[in-house]
Amino acid sequence: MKDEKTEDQILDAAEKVFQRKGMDGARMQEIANEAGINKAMLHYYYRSKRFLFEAVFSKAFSIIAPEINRVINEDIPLFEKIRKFTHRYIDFIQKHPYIPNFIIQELNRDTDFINALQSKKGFPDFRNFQAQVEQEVRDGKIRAIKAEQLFIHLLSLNIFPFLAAPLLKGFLKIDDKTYKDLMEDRKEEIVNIIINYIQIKE
Amino acid sequence: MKDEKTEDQILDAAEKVFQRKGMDGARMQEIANEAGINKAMLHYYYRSKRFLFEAVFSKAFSIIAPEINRVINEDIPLFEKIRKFTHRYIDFIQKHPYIPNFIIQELNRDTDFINALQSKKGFPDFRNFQAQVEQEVRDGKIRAIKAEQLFIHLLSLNIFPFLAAPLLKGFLKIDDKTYKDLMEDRKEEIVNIIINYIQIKE
DNA sequence: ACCTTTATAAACCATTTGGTTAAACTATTT
DNA sequence: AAATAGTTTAACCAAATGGTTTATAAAGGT
Repeated sequence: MKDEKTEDQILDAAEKVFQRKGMDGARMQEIANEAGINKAMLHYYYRSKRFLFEAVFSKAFSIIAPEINRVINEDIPLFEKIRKFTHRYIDFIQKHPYIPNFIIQELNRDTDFINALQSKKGFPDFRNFQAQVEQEVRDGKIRAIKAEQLFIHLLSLNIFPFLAAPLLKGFLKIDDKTYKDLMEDRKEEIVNIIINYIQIKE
Repeated sequence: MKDEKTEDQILDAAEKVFQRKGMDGARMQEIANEAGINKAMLHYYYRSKRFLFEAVFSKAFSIIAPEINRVINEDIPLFEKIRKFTHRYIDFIQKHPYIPNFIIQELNRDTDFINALQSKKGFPDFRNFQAQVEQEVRDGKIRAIKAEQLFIHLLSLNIFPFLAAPLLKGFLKIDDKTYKDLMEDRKEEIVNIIINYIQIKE
């Protein structure tokens, strides 16, 4: 961290501040302080708040998007894929708990942003997953379900508990430690509820 | 709307602007314009941006919290409760699509906010639901599951698709109309996946 | 050594922003 | 109708904020 180049120090600091405060709540001066660097440097390297923000956003997205994409498009059976995705995702998000909320929040704030993202490489491609689901349905390996709904189930069950962590802790009246344990249990919970749903019963 | 008192006009305008831009992104002048009213009035009636925001937030929360609470605590069998909650919630949210995101966003921005809310009347009480789940497990009506996980499943599957609507539309490459149909289908989808999960198989 | 480019910092600036004031206007009370 | 209390507006203000400028080093090339 000591020999880190200024440009990266700024990006790291901006990451923290933007994730804490969002685009509008963040202050350039606060980012400069966090980086221990003169404010003029932010403009020197990133030109404007907007550009700096986009750099941070792209980085966050480019961390999580391939993570989703990779598992989704791997060439393994659906059951296995669901288990793998869930375990990987929850492990991953425990390390970067701010990312989902950051992305969802900014995507709701600026509706056009998603269009800019879609063109970027690494944007999750759903078609592969869809084809696989349809194939396994045809092969009689799983019940007849719509790939879209299955996909939304999977993301909902995995992502929501992290988005809504403060709210859920409030509802359930539990502390951080208990909540973390609950998330750990969810790995198998989620796999079970989904597989149980798509599995053909004898 | 014409004869509406100034105070309410302001609240309505603030609602729109805060929901569009969030606490930090919203401008007092923009709210005044939206209300077609002098900016000084906002301070006259609500004293500060913070207070105005809290009025808006409380209103949103007091619309949705009882909706959740009522169904959750109704005295009906669990299966029926899950169906009722899901149908009611999705219908409700189609009418107020901005509320979940607004609440989640601000709860993540200001962690202490949840504490202030908890004391308020109408804050969803989970204990009743928990007791019911435990009872039905003991009675052998449903599989042995933790009430917390079931509760999180239920909220995740219902709320997430609205929080992440822009993202999911991007992933699935579908338009608003198709997405709305998908949400309609989800009513039964969600009921099925959950009931299928907690049901005891013969 | 000399010059050019890159980096850093301090001071500065124009605009925006939440908030205030003082005056005017409109009920309401007496 | 005079006095009082409540409501509304335009003008104003101080602080904050994103961004710029100017000066000064440091590094790299010749």
